[in-house]
Amino acid sequence: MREEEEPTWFARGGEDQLPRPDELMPLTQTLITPDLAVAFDIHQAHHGGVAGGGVGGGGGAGGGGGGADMNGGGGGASSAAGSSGGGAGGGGGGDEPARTLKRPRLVWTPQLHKRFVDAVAHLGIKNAVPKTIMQLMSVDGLTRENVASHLQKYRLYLKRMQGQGGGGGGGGGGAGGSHSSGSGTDAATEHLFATGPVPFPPPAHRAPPADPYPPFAPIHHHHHHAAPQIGHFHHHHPAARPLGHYAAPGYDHGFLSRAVAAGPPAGPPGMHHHHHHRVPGAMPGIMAPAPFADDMDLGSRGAGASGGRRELTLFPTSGDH
DNA sequence: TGATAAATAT
DNA sequence: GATATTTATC
Repeated sequence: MREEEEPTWFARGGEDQLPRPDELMPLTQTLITPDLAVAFDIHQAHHGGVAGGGVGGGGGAGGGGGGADMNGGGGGASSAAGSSGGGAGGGGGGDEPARTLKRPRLVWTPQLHKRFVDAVAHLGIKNAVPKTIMQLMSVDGLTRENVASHLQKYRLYLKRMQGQGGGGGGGGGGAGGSHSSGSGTDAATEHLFATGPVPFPPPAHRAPPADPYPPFAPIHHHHHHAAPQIGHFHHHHPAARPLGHYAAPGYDHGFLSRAVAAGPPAGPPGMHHHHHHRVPGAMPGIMAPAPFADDMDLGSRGAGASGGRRELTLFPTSGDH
């Protein structure tokens, strides 16, 4: 297939020397290093099969009391391709390190989506702007454009759901949370908080409910544990698609990694915007790095559940209008 | 080949 | 920042 790519991730006149130390601080590991990606066998070629079915999520964080459900079944060995051979890590085997390679597309995995949704929920529709969301998510590797793009899709989904009248009804259970973001309760906010559990992948077994999976989790900010999250790789194989893509235990190269030990509520590390103060009063002042308790795994999904061809999506756009 | 999702451009 | 369009991947 064609692998055209842009050799330059960012234009840089002078190659050496980093522009700003503090700016790079949060970017300890940025995106998956292309070398790793290659090593992991990131391909879109249709594979015949990853036989092993179970990729479990391993990392279960101790869920702490709450009722956080984890789908982990236990075990799991991740590992998939072992092709990396020795070289992958450091230099990628080669001379030209990461300069000539291209960036992988951002894959919004349910986990990421949950984070996104959670961030929006906590911010409130008012402050739910790409920039703020991005900051609140604290996901390195994520850029404003990514969030903006996803945000639009998310809004579309919400809008669609409004028109349909689904929303809270349905199977879900009602999660009622009332968060007032400063002034007034926007209709959108209502829908936001009124939705059900969390974005969950379509289970293999029967799915009678009219509403697949509402994208909202009533989760409030739990105490954030200092443990960094594991990065999720994107391997989309026809055989085992929705399985969690996890990196090797020893590696946390995923772009979901950010343990902010000392997170200045007023200013995340490395952030230096000029002096745009947010709306006084409207801004809750919550700029906590990672107040989320995102720990969930994707459920296994039998490809041939119903024989029907149903694409797996974060939010169901097809089928119900 | 088609559909969906993400990136990019306006 | 939001919306529309294009591109890439599934």
